Amino acid sequence: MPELPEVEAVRRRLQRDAVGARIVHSDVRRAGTIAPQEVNAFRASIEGARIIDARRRAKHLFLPLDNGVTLHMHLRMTGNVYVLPDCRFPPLRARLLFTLEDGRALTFDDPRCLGRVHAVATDDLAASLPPLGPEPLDGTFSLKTFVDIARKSQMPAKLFLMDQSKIAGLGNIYAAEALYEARIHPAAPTAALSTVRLGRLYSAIRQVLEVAIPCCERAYAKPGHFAEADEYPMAVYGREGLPCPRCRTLVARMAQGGRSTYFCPRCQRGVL
DNA sequence: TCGATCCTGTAG
DNA sequence: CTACAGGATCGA
Repeated sequence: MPELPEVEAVRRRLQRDAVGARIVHSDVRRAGTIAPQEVNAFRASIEGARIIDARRRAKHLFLPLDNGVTLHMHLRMTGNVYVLPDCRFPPLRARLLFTLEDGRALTFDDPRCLGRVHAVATDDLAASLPPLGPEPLDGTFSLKTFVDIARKSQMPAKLFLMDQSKIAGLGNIYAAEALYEARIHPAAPTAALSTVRLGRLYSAIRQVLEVAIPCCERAYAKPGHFAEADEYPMAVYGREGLPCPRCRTLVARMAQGGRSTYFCPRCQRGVL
């Protein structure tokens, strides 16, 4: 279940397990997973092709094939992708099953069925993506870029961080954790934040994500392949009523954009 | 910019 | 039973 660190961990696993493999058969067990694409066309465009790379942009995963088609995957809330050792024993929640030449299988697993997989011409891939802001871990993502974007938006900081068209890859967990690290109130409009605070937020975003990626890799390495960020030392997310690690004040929860925001009411104060 | 919606599972 | 879940899109 994916924010940038989880998706990156999945990408690395696919790089190791799936790149180089040839897809000999595909089983669309739930048509909604590839909607609005049509099952026969989807299958025809990928069967027989070899996976030549595993890439990521924001929370999107891409498996380019050697026939000019790319499998574009989005895990949404509960999706997971991994290689099974034996295609004869697919997991219960496999929505898509790709049999590989050597008898293994690539599985798209998704209990809630919110995830999507599409077959897209590789040349058209960039144009088919929704608007995405800069990659926070990209070397070209500078503080100046971040400040420029943040100063243009009146959105509350938490919603700003979760808006993929502003900064790509953060979700409910790491947005909350980054704001905590930067000691910024989730409701503070980014345009009103001081340069010092924006600098702290910029650093916190990168730090939180960089720490989280190896945590996710460790979690995925456990038996069962289940995607949990349970190795990451959460300071506030999901910890309502528990003490803040810094000041012992009890972590609070508020609603923003229909989702839960966790924060420390003492450490994360003020708008300036 | 908010709320409803897509789906299913799990916890209380 | 209700509330909630790491995401995103759509229409009002």
